[in-house]
Amino acid sequence: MPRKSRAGSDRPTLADVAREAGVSAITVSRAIRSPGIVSQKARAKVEEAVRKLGYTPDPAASALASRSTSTIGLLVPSLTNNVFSDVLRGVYDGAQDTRFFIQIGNYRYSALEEEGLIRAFLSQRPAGMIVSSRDQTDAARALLEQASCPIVQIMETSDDAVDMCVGFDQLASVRAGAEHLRACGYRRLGFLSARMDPRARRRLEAFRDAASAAGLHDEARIVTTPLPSSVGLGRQLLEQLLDRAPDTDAVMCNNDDLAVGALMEARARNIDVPRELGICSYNDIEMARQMVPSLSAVATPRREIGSRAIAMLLAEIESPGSVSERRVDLGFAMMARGSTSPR
Amino acid sequence: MPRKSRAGSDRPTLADVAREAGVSAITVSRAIRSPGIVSQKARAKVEEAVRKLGYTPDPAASALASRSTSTIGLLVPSLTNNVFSDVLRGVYDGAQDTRFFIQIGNYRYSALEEEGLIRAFLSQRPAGMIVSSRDQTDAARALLEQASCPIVQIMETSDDAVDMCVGFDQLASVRAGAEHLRACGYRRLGFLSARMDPRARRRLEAFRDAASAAGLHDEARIVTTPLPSSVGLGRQLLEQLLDRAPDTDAVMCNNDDLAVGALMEARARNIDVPRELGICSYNDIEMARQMVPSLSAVATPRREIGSRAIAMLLAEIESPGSVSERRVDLGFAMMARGSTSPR
DNA sequence: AGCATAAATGACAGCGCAATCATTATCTGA
DNA sequence: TCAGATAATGATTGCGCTGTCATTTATGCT
Repeated sequence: MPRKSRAGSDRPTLADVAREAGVSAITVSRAIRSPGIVSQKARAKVEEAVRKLGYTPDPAASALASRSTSTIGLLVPSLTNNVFSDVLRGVYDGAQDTRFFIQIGNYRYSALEEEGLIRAFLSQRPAGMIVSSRDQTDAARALLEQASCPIVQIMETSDDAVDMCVGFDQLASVRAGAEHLRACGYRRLGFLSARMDPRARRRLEAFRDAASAAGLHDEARIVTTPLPSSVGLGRQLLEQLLDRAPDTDAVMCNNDDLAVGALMEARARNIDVPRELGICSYNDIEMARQMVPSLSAVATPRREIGSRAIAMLLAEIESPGSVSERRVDLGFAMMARGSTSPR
Repeated sequence: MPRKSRAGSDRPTLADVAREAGVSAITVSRAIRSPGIVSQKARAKVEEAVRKLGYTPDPAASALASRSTSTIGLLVPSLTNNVFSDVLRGVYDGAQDTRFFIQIGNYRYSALEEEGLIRAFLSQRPAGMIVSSRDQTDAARALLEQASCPIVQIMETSDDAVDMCVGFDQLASVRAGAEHLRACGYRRLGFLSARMDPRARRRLEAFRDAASAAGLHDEARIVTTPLPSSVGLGRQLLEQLLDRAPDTDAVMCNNDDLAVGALMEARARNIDVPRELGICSYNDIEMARQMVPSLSAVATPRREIGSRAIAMLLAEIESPGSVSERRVDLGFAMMARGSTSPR
């Protein structure tokens, strides 16, 4: 029962509006794009005609003629990961009420897919791009470097950014977590991590360094898996850790899902948190804070990263070269809560 | 330190490729879009030239000439809500390896914003649209009805769909939850709900009906708030419920965040779940299943909705009128777990 | 009033591609 | 072998808009 008419769209064009308003097409174009440079009178006539005909500009024609679009590309490695849904929200909120559209690409933690998406996005002549990693393939990085639009790399602050970047010091943030556990008096520190993408790997490395520096490093207490993160996986990883090293007295988790899972597993085993086992989470989504006991966590500025990134991009699109602070560090915070305690 | 070259993009065009390959422009166009209708020889020459020049088609020019794009619009009321991030994933997975792009619009539970987004999206001549509600404004609905592309409404099965729809019976799903609690022997049923959008409201109504039918309705046990849902809010709502009606013996939550919050609040108060208080969740995201005790829940097919919606859309775009099942009910499932038990 | 300047408007071409129709090469079977 | 088909290719045109430059009209100043 096909029922929609696939009517050949005969929507009004600029020329139609121009005829209706008794001005030229280009004046209509200007009245719409930069009302300031058109006389009061002409503008009023155009507005009236637009309303009467129900005119909407054709973005494709505009893009072709002007060689630029109002699309902003946003590349993320995952859509389900809470981290990126927060970033996304920041970006969307910042793009609200502007003429720009956000187009999301999900490269599923695959650098190759990322490269393909970068290529595809750039071929659209986007107004700007936000990319979530600094771990592109060489080809992808070259594409970004040649791109004729501003680009923001998010999540990490790095010195070799393609254009601009906003994030925080991932390594320092993990060190802060490890240091917190040490300061609480925990001495046999474990580390749980899923999905070993480059960023997770760097954080693990930072943990190793921090633990080593404190004389608390024990490789047997580091449990990782390439599987995507989930609460259930957090339970499994803690199980593995306790099988392997039952005397572990605290565990740092590479994200909140794992930490919540670890907390649940501890509860299922009647392990007292924080007395018998300290748990430190990473990212600090709302859920983690609301657990019982509340999870201590390294809080990361996910939403702020999104909103700052889009703000920088919009400013740079507006007037190229105007953004002076091209490398922004938003920092992080160690939130000490009930899942860890001084002993 | 502005440093990106804003080079005037002088990328190769179809004509350049044609010259390089020694064929006409239109042959290049065909070799790329429908290789089947071009001779082996010509195709090979074109492919070689494309590779050599690094040609990528300009989507704007294509859109203008063909009067259609490869964009699929997806309108959701929220980006953070787990429900929609699952839907999103289904949609993106289904669009993978097709020529289509997904463009997300977030209307933040505002019908007016939704209308604006529908207008903006349709002006782009999308290949198709997926919209998340059946509660559009009249103007928005009219726009959708006049649209010249296929449209899928998701989340609910309804008889008055604009074009196609895929979802499940929201009312029956809530009834199943209420019935589960009743069957377990709980008799003083509460209901927690946040963000009273139209869908949440309908579900609350369904709960009232079901409870009434079973002789278990007590308006004092229904606690709602317009605030956006969160785990913390779940804790607060349970607190309010127990203040108001301490003898409540089971609670149905309108989503998983609230249910997890309720579970945590119960734990903080040393209320035994499921013996003293049964908790039934709604949606059944992974986290809910991994709680201790594991949350009983009405499982909704969120990801399947996304993948089915995109599949229907793609089929209909490919050959209009080919989709015969234009109203798809994916059902739901009552998952009985540890947070409720027969008594 | 007269000139210089700025503000406002318009004519025209072309962005890169695909639809349309016309043409040429290739194949089929009696 | 040749008509009659089909497959493969091409020339032309225009999609709807904006950049460019030319032109007209308004404004300020002496």
